[in-house]
Amino acid sequence: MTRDAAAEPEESPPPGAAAPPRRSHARANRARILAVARRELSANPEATIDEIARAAGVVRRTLYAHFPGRTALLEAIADEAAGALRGALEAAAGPADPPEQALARHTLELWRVGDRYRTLIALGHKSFGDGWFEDLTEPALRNAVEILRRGRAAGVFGDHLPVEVLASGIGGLLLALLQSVNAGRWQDTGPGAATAVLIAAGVDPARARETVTSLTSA
Amino acid sequence: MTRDAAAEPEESPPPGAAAPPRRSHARANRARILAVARRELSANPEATIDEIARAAGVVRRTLYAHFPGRTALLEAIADEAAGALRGALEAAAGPADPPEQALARHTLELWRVGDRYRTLIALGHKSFGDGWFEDLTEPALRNAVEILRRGRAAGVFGDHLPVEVLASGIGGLLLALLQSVNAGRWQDTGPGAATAVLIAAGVDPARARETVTSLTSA
DNA sequence: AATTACTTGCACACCAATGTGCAAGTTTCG
DNA sequence: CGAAACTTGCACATTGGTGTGCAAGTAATT
Repeated sequence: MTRDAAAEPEESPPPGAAAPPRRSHARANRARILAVARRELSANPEATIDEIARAAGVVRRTLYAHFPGRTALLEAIADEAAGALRGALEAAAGPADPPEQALARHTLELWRVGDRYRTLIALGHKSFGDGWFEDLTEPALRNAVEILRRGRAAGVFGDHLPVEVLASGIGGLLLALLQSVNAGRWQDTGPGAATAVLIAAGVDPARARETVTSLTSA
Repeated sequence: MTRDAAAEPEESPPPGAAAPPRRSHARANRARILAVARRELSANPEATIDEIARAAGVVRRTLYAHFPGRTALLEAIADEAAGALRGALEAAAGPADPPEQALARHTLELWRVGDRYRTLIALGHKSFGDGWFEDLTEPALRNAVEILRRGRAAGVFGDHLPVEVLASGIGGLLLALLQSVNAGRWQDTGPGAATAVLIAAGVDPARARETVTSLTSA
């Protein structure tokens, strides 16, 4: 169960979506459907509308009362996820940290929205037009690349890979770690992942640990 | 275009598959379908039979002449991939290398069957029963875990993550690197990836490079 | 308590993909 | 060359998921 449901201002008229529910129970339903759908779809992007509805404890017909169609549901989820991701990136783009700290912060911040990130990846290239996915996902990469470039110039990170490649490699690593947590193989609130990322970027393990510690204990 | 098509002994009677073609052109067709299907399916696991057939320059009906159904085609691909993967792992399981070399060799060997590995992942949990995917994929993980455990005992690798987690993390990293190559962002025949993996495992960059060099120049 | 908002349970139309049957072609091998 | 092996192009049945209409239920807000 994902217990977020932070009271959002409720986007007014995203044209195409059904009118926002007025009765409380209905609102709750809508939210629950959304949450369950996210969980279900990151596990299996091809989950049936029916499966999702059932998993949310509703009948298919009811889901259609909230979302005009599969696409609408997907869009709702994707939008939310994209928003969260964007937020995380902004939060990470703090003042001019030294590169190591920047990368650590980047990871930490991304980790917090891990489930949305995962969802976005799972939804992936399919479900929508071509550039769509890249537009949402690349900002994260871009940021990583930026940091790596900066750090490499300062001789902080390894130069064993082209920055773009390293960045996407780090993305893959991060995703796998996220999966480990999701599978219950591991518990981590971020520091572990951040350390791993720094190390993968070529930072000395001891120093990586220090950097992360200094950030998380602050 | 994947130009492999090494003349294989032609598996005799895998019960369920249509009788092997007798006419040369037919054989070629079958092989091409298989190759194209692999390419197509790793890009998009939900590719239609029709899409695959067309991409292979054949009509749908013809594909069915070679493979009784979608499942059969998938199985053929998966089997081939699984075989390649198994082979790679055996090749990697050389004599008792020191852990670093073992991990490097493991990566190098896996890299050579990268496209099959990718395919296997892309086919993923879907398409077949539950345990199926794990049975084929876990050997690689298992091997990695084994090596990591050994190396950690010797103090060669970092202990920033539980071995299982590190192993799967490395898997993710490897996959992302594979993707980079596949997307044309990068060229590498293995050494680069192996180095990156070693570094991610906590080996000192300089030493990682040496290890890999010693293996690839041999 | 009455109204109104939602939910549910069918039934149905629709579509895209799968898998088959059959009657032509076309090619390859003996 | 001629038979057998393949390919092709329909046509057709089947299936599984989607999306909609409507009538009857249940619950929340006034």
